[in-house]
Amino acid sequence: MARIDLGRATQLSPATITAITSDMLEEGLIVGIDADEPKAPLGRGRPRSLLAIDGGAANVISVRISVSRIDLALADFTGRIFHSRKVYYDASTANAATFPSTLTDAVRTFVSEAGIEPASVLEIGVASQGIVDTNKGEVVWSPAFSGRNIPLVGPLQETFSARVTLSNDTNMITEALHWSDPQRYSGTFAVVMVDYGVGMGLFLDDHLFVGASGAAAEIGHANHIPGGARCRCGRRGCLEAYLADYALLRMTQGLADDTDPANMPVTPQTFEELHDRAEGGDAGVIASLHQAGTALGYGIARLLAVIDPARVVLTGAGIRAYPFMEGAMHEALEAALVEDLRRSLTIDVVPWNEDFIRRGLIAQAMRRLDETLVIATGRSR
Amino acid sequence: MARIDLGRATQLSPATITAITSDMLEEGLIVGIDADEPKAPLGRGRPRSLLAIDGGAANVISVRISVSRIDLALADFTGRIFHSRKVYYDASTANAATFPSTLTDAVRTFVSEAGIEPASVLEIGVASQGIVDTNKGEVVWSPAFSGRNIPLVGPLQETFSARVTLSNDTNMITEALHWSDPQRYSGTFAVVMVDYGVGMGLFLDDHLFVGASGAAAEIGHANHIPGGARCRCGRRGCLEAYLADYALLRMTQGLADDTDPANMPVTPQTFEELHDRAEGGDAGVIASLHQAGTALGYGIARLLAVIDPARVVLTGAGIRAYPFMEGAMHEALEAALVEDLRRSLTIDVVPWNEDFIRRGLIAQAMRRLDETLVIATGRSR
DNA sequence: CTATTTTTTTCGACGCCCGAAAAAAAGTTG
DNA sequence: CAACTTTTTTTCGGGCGTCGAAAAAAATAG
Repeated sequence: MARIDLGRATQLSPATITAITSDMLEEGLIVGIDADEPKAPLGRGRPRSLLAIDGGAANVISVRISVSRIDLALADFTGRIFHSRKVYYDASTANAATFPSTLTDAVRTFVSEAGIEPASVLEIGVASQGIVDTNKGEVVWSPAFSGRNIPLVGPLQETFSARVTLSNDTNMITEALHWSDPQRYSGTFAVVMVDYGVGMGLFLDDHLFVGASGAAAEIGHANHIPGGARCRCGRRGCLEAYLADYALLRMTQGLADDTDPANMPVTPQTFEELHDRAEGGDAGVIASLHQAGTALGYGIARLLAVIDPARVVLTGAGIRAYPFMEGAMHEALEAALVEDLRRSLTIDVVPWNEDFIRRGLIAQAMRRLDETLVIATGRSR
Repeated sequence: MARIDLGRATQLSPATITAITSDMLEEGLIVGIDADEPKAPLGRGRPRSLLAIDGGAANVISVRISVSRIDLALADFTGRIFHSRKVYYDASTANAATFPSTLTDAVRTFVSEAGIEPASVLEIGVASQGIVDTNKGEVVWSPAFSGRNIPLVGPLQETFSARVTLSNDTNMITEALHWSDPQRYSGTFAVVMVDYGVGMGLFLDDHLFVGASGAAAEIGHANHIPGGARCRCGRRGCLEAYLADYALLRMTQGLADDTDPANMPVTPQTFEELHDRAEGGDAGVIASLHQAGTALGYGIARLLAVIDPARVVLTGAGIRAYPFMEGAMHEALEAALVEDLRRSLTIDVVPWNEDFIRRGLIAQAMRRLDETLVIATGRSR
C-alpha cells in the first residue's frame, strides 16, 4: 500500500503519513517493498513506493474451543494464518481441574511444532461455546465441559508471555463479519447463530457490544414460551429449546417437549440430515422446521423491539434448513411486531463457515496488537 | 468551582486548566465569582478563586409531550429552570396537519411570556410518548396524537433559530438518572417505565443507546406470549398488554384478553386506584398485579439474556403497585433464566417523578450546547 | 516581618498534525 | 536528450493542546 492511499484511507495529510510511516519503519513494524516488477499500467509521475506490514514483527494465536475439540491457528502480524491444528480432548471429563493443563499443553506443543519463538506470540485469543465471563477469564458454563467455571485466561497467561483474551464465540463471528465487509457490517447489527445451541453477537453503534460481565447476547436462553419446552440449561421455554438440533430432533420424533435434551442423539450432522429429509418431502421434519421458524421469528421480533438493529444476520449450521423456516419466520415477525418497528430491517443469511470464529479472533488480536505496538510504543515518543 | 478542582475532575494539569478557563472567560461562557464571604474554614494558602458557568450565555427549552398536554420549561446555561408552563391540547384531533402549529404557537407564547430574547434559545429538546424517529424528527406513532408521522423537529426549527432534537421519553429518564447519580447509573443499565404504556431506555457502555432509527428500546411491544392478549398496537401478546393500566383493568374486570384496549376506561389515576384496592385486600386486583409481575419478570429475563445490564431500574406510575408485583416477578425471573445470567443483577425501584423527563431533556441539551460552544468555538481558534 | 502553605499563572518544551513548498522519480514531447 | 508535465514523497515552519517546572499570588502562622 502506498503512502498516498494511506492518507486517503485515514484522512490524514501526506506530511503526517510520512512522519508516522518513517517512525514505524524505524521500529520494524512495516517494511518497504522494492517492487522490481512495476505493475503494468505505470503512468506518469513519481511511482508509488509500497509499504507492507512486517509479518515477522509479532505472532498471534487463536484458540477455538468446541465440544471435544480445540482449533489452534497461528497468524503473523499481517493476519496471515501460517500454521493450524486441531486437538481433540474428552469433553465428558473436562473440568476446572483438568482442562487448563490440557489446553496449555496443547498450545505449547503447537508453538514448538510451528518452530517459532514462544516470546514472539504477543496475543492469544480464545473463544468458547457457552457462557463466558470475559472479565474473570473463565467459561461459566459450556457444553464443551463437564464442570463449571473453567479458568482459561489465567493458566495461559502464566505459561506464555502473551496477553490472553477470552471471548464468546458468536461475538467473534460478529467481529469477523465487520472485518470482512465493513461497509455492510457496521453501525448496529445483530448476528444470530443457530448451531449446537443458539448464540448471538451484537454490534452496536460501530462497536462490538459485550455486556457488563461479557456474558451478553445469550439470546438462546431468552425465554420464548413461559413454561414451554425443556432446554439444556434446565429452564423451560428458552428459544434454544425450539431451534437447536436436539429441539428439532425432539419435535420430528414426536417426543414430549420435556424430554431431556441430554438424551437426544444429536451428532454434528443432525442439521444436515434434517435438511435432507425436508428436501425429500418428509412432512414431519417440514412441520418441525416450520415451528422452529416461528420461534426464530419471535426471537428476532423481540430483538428488534429492544435493540432495533438495521440488520440481522443468520448463520450457523442450523441455518442450512433456512428455506424451510423462512415462511414461518416472517409470519411470526408480522404477528409479533408492529410494522413501524420492523420496517427498516434487513435479514442476511450467511452460509456457515467454521473459519469465521478463527478470523474474528485474529482480527481482534490484531486490533489489540495495533493498540499496544503502534499507539503506545509507536508514536508517543 | 475552583480551577484546582476542575483539574482533579478532568485529569488535566493546572497549566492546561488556566489556559482553557481564560479562553472561556474571554468568550463569556464562565464568570469569576468574587466571594466576599469566605467559606468558613479558610486555611492557609492562596484562596481559591471560584468559577461559575455564566447562566446568561445561552438558554435551552425542554418540551415534553404527553397525552393532551405539553410541558414547557426554560433553563439557562447552568441548567437552572427559571420558567415553566403546561399547555393543553386536544389529543383526539391532533395530527400531522394541526399539531405542528399548535406546538410552535405554544413555544412562541412561552418564550415571549418569559421575556427572553428568542435568539438566546440555542437548543430545544422535545420528548414524546410513543415511537419516535429521531433522525426524521417525527413521532411515528403515539397515544398523544390521533394521526401518524407527526413532524415536530422541522416546524420548530423553521420557527426558531435553535437546534431541535426529538427523543424518546424513556430515554430521557435514562439520561436524567445518569446525570443525577453518575456513580450509580453508568456503564450498562436499563430503565423500564411502566405507565400508560411500557417504555424502555438503555444506557450501554457509558452511552445512551438509540437504535438505528432512534426507535429502539420499545420493550413494551416486545412479544410476551405469542398470540396472547390484545395490545393497543393491534398485535397480540405484547408485554404492554399484561402490564399497562388498561391491561390491569381488563384483568381485574375479568374481561377477555382480546377486549379492545381503546374501550377500557383508563384515567391518569388508574394505577393509584388499583394500588389502593390491592392494599385494601381486593383479591382480584392482587391476582392481576401478580400476573403483571410475572410478565414483567419474563420481560426483564429476556432483557438480561440479550443485554446483560448490571442494573435494571423500574419506574413510572405503574410501579406504585410494585410491592404486589415483586414476588411474581422474581419467580418469573427464576423460571425464565439460568442463574448464571441473572446472578449479577441489581433491581432499583425509583418512585416516579414527572420531572425526570424534563431533567433529562435539559441535561441532553446542555451536553449538546457544550459541544457547540466549548469544543467548536471555544478552544479551536 | 518572615516563613509556610495552597492556588494560580507564566514559561518553555514536546507531540501531533497541517499547508506550502520543494524534491524525487517517473513519463511526454519536440 | 533536454525541457516540461505529472504524481508521489519529503522537508520545513507553524499552530494547537498539553505538560512540568518554576514563579507569582494570596492567604495564614509564628
